[in-house]
Amino acid sequence: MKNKEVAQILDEIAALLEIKGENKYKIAAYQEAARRIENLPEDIERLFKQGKLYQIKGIGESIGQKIKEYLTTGKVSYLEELRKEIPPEILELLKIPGIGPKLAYRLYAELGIKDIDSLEKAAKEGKIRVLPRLGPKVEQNILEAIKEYREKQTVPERIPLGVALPLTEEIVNYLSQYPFIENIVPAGSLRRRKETIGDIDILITTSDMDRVNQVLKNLPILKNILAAGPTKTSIIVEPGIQVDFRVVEKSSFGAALQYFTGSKQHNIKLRELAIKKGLKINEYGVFRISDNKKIGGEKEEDIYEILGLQYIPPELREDQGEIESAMEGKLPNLVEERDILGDMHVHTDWSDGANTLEEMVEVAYKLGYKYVVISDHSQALGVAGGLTPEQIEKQRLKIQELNRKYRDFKILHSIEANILSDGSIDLPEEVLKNFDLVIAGLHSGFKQPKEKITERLVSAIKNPWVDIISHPTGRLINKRPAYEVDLPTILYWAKETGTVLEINAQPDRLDLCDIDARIAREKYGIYLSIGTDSHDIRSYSLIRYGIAVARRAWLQKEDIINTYPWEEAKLKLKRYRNQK
DNA sequence: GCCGTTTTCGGCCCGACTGTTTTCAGTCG
Repeated sequence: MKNKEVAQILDEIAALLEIKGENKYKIAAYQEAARRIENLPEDIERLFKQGKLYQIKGIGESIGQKIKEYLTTGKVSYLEELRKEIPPEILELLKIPGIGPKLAYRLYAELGIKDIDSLEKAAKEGKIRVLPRLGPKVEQNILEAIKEYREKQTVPERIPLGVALPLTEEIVNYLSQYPFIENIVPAGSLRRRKETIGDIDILITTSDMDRVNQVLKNLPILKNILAAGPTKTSIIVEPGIQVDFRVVEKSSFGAALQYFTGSKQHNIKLRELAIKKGLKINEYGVFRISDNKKIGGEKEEDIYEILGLQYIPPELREDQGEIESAMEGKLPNLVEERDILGDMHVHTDWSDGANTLEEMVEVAYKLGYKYVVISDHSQALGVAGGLTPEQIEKQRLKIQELNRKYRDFKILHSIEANILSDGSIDLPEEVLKNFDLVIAGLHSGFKQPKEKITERLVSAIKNPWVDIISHPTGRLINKRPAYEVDLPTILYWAKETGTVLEINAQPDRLDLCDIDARIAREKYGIYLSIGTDSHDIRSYSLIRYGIAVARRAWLQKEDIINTYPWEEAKLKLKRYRNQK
């Protein structure tokens, strides 16, 4: 997939045009096209080859030509020209908060500044304050911003949802105890459950911001305060994460929540829609343009209702077709945590889990599940104490025995088998066929070339005893990119063979990711499974991250196999279908 | 540069805050 590359190129063009002081709508058009392509639920190259490039919204004659040039020659001559005009190093200046394109260009043109070091030098020497419309305050702010920028360099860019969500809940719970805080709700990308978060936004209604600020100053995990005003307070909390608190009137709570939840593109779309209806939306409410009368905004649902839309769940608000669907009343009925009847991927201390089989089973039962899939590692994964055929047979008998103890609950015997470097599975067929189901995944040879990895996965997918592929792309958020794999080929064969793909709920995996999972279901009709990959009893709670991915992927209950009772779920697995 | 159940031309989301200015441009979210 070259979607990301293409998006980056368009973004760079936009940034360079911005510095040049080009028409802002032209710039916006490049940025818009970049966002569209980045979030496109399809391979841009494939679309191009099918001649469907211009079906993508935001891509017209001019941008389309540039994409075409890039996909065929690997270059964009327009961008090369721009780079000659403006050294791309100036783009580095834009990374300093407070420096936008206009200022960056002036600094370059008038002072010859083209990187952060020379910027710092000029600021220290007082060379910036002498320029018209710039003063000492600007210099000081630039120096502080550079200092902070350099400190931040060492910390990973975006915070994984698995870190941000518990932290936010901790803060919200803590603050909820104060009676003068009437309403407190997380907003932003956290509420949309994006896999990583920039900073945490929390919305508050209160009668007394002074006391709220007082409380925030004494927050146990407070590191420092960036700003504390009457409507907005920004702080840094212990792991170095920024939290913005915004205070609004109760009558504007819904509008503010909608606005601060975003995404930006989603909001822009809504506002355009509003204008066509003679309305204006801002964070205070919905207003009639003719007489400026406020007609809604206390509740978030107001905004969608007034625009004649179905209520759009936060996870869908990415301008990926949800507004159009809401208009037609065709939004999906998104899967919920309570729809899940069993965890599809669980380890025990038979391999590298921390808890015993009995403990893992008992907790799954107490959580109200109807079944649990015990899927320890198999022999090739020596470091994880992978099971040999003999151990597997023992475990099978143990599970058989354990199953007699439980009513209305089933322990399913599975394995997370390894796909070896030649694409074979590390257990013989006579062992594989005895499981209730088999999960297989790649745990080695990540550095192999794309063709090889794709081949291995396809070979596993074609294996009649492999029912589910675990963490199909192998990425670890902020740690390791996905291995090189041709996803469309994988999806094609999964569809052909009826193989299920996992949404692994470990917060550093979330694999398949939202975009890929949506493609898998929408374009290929593949079933997904959600498993926590638990290695201890506490990790069962991670299921909510898998649900978050599924919801962002527009998935409904029917799309996920472990929302079905086992007797129905199994009919969707390859081995049972083939037996029919 | 893109787009069209008010348009093939004339629009393109909205507001807060800051620093520099006497009315606003630039930046940010």
